[in-house]
Amino acid sequence: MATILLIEDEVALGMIVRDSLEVRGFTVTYAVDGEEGLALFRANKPDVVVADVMMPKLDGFSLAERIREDDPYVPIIFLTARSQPADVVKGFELGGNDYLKKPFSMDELIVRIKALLNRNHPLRSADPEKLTIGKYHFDYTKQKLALNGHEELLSHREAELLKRLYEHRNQVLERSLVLLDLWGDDSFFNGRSLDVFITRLRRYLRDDPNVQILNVRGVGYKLIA
Amino acid sequence: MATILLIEDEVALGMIVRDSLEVRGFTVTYAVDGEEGLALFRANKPDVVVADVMMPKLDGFSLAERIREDDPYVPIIFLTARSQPADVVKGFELGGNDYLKKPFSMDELIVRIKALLNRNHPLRSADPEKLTIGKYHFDYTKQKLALNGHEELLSHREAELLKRLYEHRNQVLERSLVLLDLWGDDSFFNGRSLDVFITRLRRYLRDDPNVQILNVRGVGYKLIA
DNA sequence: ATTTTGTGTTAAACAGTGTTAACGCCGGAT
DNA sequence: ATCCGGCGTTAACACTGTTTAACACAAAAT
Repeated sequence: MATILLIEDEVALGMIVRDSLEVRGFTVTYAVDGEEGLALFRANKPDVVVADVMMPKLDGFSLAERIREDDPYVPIIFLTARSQPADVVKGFELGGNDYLKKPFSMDELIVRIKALLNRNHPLRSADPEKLTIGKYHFDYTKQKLALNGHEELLSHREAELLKRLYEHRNQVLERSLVLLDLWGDDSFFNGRSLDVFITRLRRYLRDDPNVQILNVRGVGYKLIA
Repeated sequence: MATILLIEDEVALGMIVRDSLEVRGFTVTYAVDGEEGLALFRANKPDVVVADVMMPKLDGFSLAERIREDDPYVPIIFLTARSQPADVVKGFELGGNDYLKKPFSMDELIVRIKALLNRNHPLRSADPEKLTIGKYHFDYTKQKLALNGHEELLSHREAELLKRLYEHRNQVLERSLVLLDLWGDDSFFNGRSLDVFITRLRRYLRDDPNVQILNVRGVGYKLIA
């Protein structure tokens, strides 16, 4: 049938989930922490990954980032503790990811696994890369932002950032995610750089009052459009 | 909610899909071939089109071309049987937004419909989060609370808290629930933080005496509105 | 009645962010 | 080689949101 990589540091829970999945015909490989999970992922190329978020050595989100380097498509389902702030999780809902709040029922997990398995891979919907943000027209490849007749040419980094904000519009886009993605590392100074870019984007976007970039302190930014 | 135009020549399948969509709250119009579909499109201006590719009279791709003449934006989801890659590419070239291989699961169709509805095209996007609290108008995504002409911009956390109070209005919202959800853990200091936020929300809401946030000692808060 | 616990409120402290401007690097033009 | 302009970074200072502390008070427990 399908192979599933399960990563869960609570062994008791991990065993139960593994057995339940195997009873339903899945082939399961099981790891107890992120590092082992990453190794097993590379060894086995599973069809779906189910990973706890809070784990020793390598947490679920970091693990996901490493997995995405190898494979941008494999579906990842996060298991989050009840005590996980809702915001942190939201950014990961898109892009082949799903999440489940503990405690969850096995049925819920099965449903999600099946839903993700059924999806045929090229899930990228055809984007002509011409996006609409409020009254603005944003051409990502040409890096142009236009309102009425007026057209601004954005720098590459400005365009990349705006695109990511757009892809997460009306949700929180995490600082650390952008920093790792665009800058390659999440450090204090790069963080300040990001702030400067946000200021510039706000300036570009200020002519439509319905478009706003809101800050979520300690987490990231939210583009309202 | 949203209206969907479904075009599928296999009537048995069409009925099933239509019912499933209606159960989930969509308004569905149903056509059995491309010509009828085009007519219904012009008559009803649906938010999303779901069309089979292989149909008598007017196939899905040709239908899409005709629809695009009227409306360059409306999302179109193609249902393809055993599709060759060539078919898929053709569908994208025409500006269709997505495709789905038969057989598909209803969940997968729903997910895609919702994804396409969320790419808000300025005219057809409905505001999801405009709430009324007493005489106040609360826009959750924009984090704005308005009374008469006056408008306050709330912080993210204030907005999240107010939203949760609203969702439980006239019932008790438990402290520990909010603390776990927004703060990630239920400790003494975070508890005091929550108290401070309640004070602030009370201040924001004090201009309508019919709106109140009551305390239930040891349990939580209750929003009266 | 007295103590203990939970909440209301305010303000100070702190860390995160907003903004502007100056700086330095790099590639293209002179 | 030198100058120049564009771009991203760094620095500096102002400002905002959240937490923490402090004190006052109310409700429950003793």
